Amino acid sequence: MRATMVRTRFAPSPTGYLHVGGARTALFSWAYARRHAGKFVLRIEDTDLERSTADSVRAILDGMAWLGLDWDEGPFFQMRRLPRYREAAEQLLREGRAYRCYCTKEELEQMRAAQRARGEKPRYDGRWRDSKAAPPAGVAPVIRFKNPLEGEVTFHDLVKGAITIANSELDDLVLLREDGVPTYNFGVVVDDLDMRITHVIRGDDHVNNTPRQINIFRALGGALPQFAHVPMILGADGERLSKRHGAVSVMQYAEEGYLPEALLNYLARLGWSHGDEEIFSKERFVEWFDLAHVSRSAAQFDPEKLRWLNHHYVKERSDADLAGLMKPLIEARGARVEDGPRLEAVAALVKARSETVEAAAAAAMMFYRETAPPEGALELSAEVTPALAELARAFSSLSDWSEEPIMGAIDAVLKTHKLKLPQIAMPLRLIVFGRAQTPNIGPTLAVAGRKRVLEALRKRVGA
RNA sequence: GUCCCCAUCGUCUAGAGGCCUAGGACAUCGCCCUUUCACGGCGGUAACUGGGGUUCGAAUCCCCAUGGGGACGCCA
Repeated sequence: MRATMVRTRFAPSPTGYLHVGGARTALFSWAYARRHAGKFVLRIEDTDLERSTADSVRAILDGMAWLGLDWDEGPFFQMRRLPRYREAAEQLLREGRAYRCYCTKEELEQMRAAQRARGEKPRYDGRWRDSKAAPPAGVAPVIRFKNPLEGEVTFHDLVKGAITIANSELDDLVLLREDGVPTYNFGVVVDDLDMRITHVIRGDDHVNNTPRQINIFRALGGALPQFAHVPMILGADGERLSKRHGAVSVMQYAEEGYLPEALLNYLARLGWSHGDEEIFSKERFVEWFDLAHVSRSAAQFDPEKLRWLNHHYVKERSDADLAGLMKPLIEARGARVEDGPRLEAVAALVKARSETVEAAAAAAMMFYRETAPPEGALELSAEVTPALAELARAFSSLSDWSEEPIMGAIDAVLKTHKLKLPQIAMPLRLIVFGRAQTPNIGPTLAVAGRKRVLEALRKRVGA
C-alpha cells in the first residue's frame, strides 16, 4: 500500500506584494511537495473584500514566477467557492454544530471591553449558542461554530512538537458572515479538506488558530492534515519585518539587482539548515529539505548576508548572462550599449566588485559615458606629461589592441622615463575614465578601446 | 491582562548526554596577494540567558525565573 501523496499549499491573501516572509513559507511548502514528489497547490484567500485586489494577485504570482516556485494546481480563489462554504456551514447548522448569532458589532465590542477590564481574555461568550429567544427583527445573523466547551486539543506540529490548548481558551468563532463570505478559519478548513491537503506548512502566527481549525475539521468529519509551523522572519533589529528594514517585497529585490537564486538560497537558509551548507542550488535544496531541520525560533533578516550571497551568484553567472541582465539597466541610465565596448567583456571586468546587477550596471557606465575628472583631481607634473604623450604615440602604433601589448607599451614608457606604474596609471585612469578607481589598468584600457583612450589622451597631453 | 511558542558568537546557524578546551557562514579586525578599487588566500576577536534538579557525565533531559515572539476580529 502506497502512502498517500503529499499535497501542500500556499494560501496568501492578495492584500499586497509578495513579501520575504510569505516567499519563504511558499518556498518551504513548495520544496516539501517537490521533495516528496507531491503536489503544490496555490490558493488565493481573497475573502477580505476591503483589502483584496487584482493587482496584489498579479504581484504575488509575479513574485513566485521570479523565484521559480511553480504550482501544480490553482490558483483557486475563495470568492469563487462561496456556495461550497455555505453548504458546509449549513451542514454544521443541521447537525447542531453551529448556530446563528444575532449580536451587533457594538454589542460584541462592549462585551470585549468589559472582559478586558476584568483582566480576562476577550472572547465571545456564547450568548446565542443555546438561545431560544426570538431573533431580533432586521438583524442578519452570522453563523458561529459551536466549539467544544470541555477538553483540550493536542496536535503534533512537525517542527514544534506537541502543542496543547484547552478548549476553554477558545470561543465560538464566526464561520460565515452575514453576506455569506467565510471567515479565514472556516475557509481554510473547508479548502484544505476539499483540496486534500496533507501538510499544512505556514507561518508561526497561525499556531493559535490551529486548535480552532482542528475542531472544525472534526465537526466536518474530515481527516486532519499534518501541521508544520515555520518561525517568523524578523527585521534586522528584531522587530517585526516592515518597510523600515529595507526591501520586504520580493519584486523590489528583483528591481534592485538581486538574483532569484540568491534570494532563494538566502531564504532557504533562514530558519532551516543542512549541517554547515551555506551555498546550494534550488535543486539541491529540494533534495535536502526536511521539516525536522526547520528551526523553532524566529530569525532576523540580515541584508548583509543576502548581499554577500548575491555577490557570489553574480560572480557565478556567465559573462553573457550577466551582460544580458545588465543591458536594460545600462540603457535605463541613458546610455547605448551599441556605442561602447562589448558588454560581455565589461561584465567580466566589473563582476568582482559588484554585489548586485544594479551595481554592475553602475560600474559599467564608465565604459559607456564620458566623464571628466573632478575639478583639481588631475595635476600632471612636468615629467609625467611627456611620458603620457609618448605613451599615446606608442598606443597608436600597436598592431594589436589587447592587454599584453598595452602593458608592454606602458612598461617601455615607464622604463625610459624612470617612473613607477602608479605615476602613469593614475593619470591614465583620470584622463580616460574621469576617476581614480578602476579595475586593473591593462584589461580596462583594452576593453575601453583604442579610439577612446587615444582621444582622451590627445585632448589632454597632445601627441 | 490571558493563552501559546521560543531561547548557542552582533546576525544566520551546527549540535539530537560523552566526538565540544562548542564547529561553519555573514559582519568585524589583522596579515598576504594587488604599485588603484575590488576579487581571492590566511589568521584573530566573539556565544551555550540565569538558577535549581536528573546523570558517572548536560549546550543537549526536567522544573522555575528572566527575556523575546505570537495569538486573543464578521483581517488573514
